[in-house]
Amino acid sequence: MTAKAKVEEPQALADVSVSLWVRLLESHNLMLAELRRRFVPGRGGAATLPRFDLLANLIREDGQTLAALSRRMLVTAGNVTGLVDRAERDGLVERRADPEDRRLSRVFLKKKGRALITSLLPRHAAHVADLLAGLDAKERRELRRLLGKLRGSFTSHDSEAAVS
Amino acid sequence: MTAKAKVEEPQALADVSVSLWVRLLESHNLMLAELRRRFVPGRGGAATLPRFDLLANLIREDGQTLAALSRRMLVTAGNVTGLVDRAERDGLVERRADPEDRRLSRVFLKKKGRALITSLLPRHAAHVADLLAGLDAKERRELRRLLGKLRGSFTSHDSEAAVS
DNA sequence: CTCCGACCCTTTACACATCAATGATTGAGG
DNA sequence: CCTCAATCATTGATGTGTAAAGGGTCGGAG
Repeated sequence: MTAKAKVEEPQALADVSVSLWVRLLESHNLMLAELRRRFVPGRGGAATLPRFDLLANLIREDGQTLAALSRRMLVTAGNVTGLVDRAERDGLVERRADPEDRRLSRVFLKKKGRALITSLLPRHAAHVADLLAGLDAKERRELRRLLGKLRGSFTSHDSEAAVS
Repeated sequence: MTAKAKVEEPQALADVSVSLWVRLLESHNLMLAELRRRFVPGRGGAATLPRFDLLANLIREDGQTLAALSRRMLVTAGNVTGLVDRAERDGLVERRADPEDRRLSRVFLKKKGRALITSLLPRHAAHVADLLAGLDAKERRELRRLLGKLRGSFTSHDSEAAVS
């Protein structure tokens, strides 16, 4: 009731925004939980999602430094240290010193790690596609576009914040 | 150009889906990081986001059981135990035994916890609205709608999965 | 050359999250 | 009454995440 499209009051704007944020959080959490459920317990090659992310980054470009992985995965350097520690312990990757810059430690896929991520990637894609089946193709494209714009608004926002 | 709505190839569908999922993940992570950055260091009353979530649930309905909180917050019961432990340690909430069912432990806000969440809620809403300012009102409504539909498709999906 | 800021990685302490196992309690049926 | 399945909360082991401090290395300014 009442005329539509009147000037939005700050309160209403905040409410819609918080509701949007809650839905983003819940979609993320539910999807993550469902992916985990389909992934981990399945015998054969299993991997946690952060480990999957690490390996997927390495198959795209092998021999990245920890700092590069930290930036791409949007996590802290300390986190990557632990992630690589455990993956190395399990024989999936190995650190190699950079001969030119002794600060750097580069991470390389080992045979076992390459085999694992190769087998996981298509399964992962199929699961994701299946989980998004609740939206039709047009909605998926639109959602993808809006999320892309949202993400973009952050990265630019961040650089501004870093400068100011 | 080209006729629209041709049959999508599975590969393309998966690619769009994975890209959508990556954007959802990144939007979530970036927004979470920015919220954390604005929240925690700010002096006065600070709280981590899970703690914020706990308190926000309690102010909506005080005296919930741990199991109810677990369901609402989409986390495991064991996690809620620790969350409440720490909040109780810090004097924000307290456990009280349910007189009718000795299995239950109900969580109540203490004065300090109520004051904290009351002061945090409007700040949180303002930050969220600010972070979504990269989208115009129409886009926010559409994004909110699509995320709602996506989330809904999970919960129904879950019940099916539980049955099958 | 020497200093010094910048960068890279690690470590520590802590919070959060899962899963699986456990003990306590309840309620329903036999 | 008694058993037994279901529910609730906790615990322990492990993984993931942050922030902050610290040590090693590099490269440029003096």
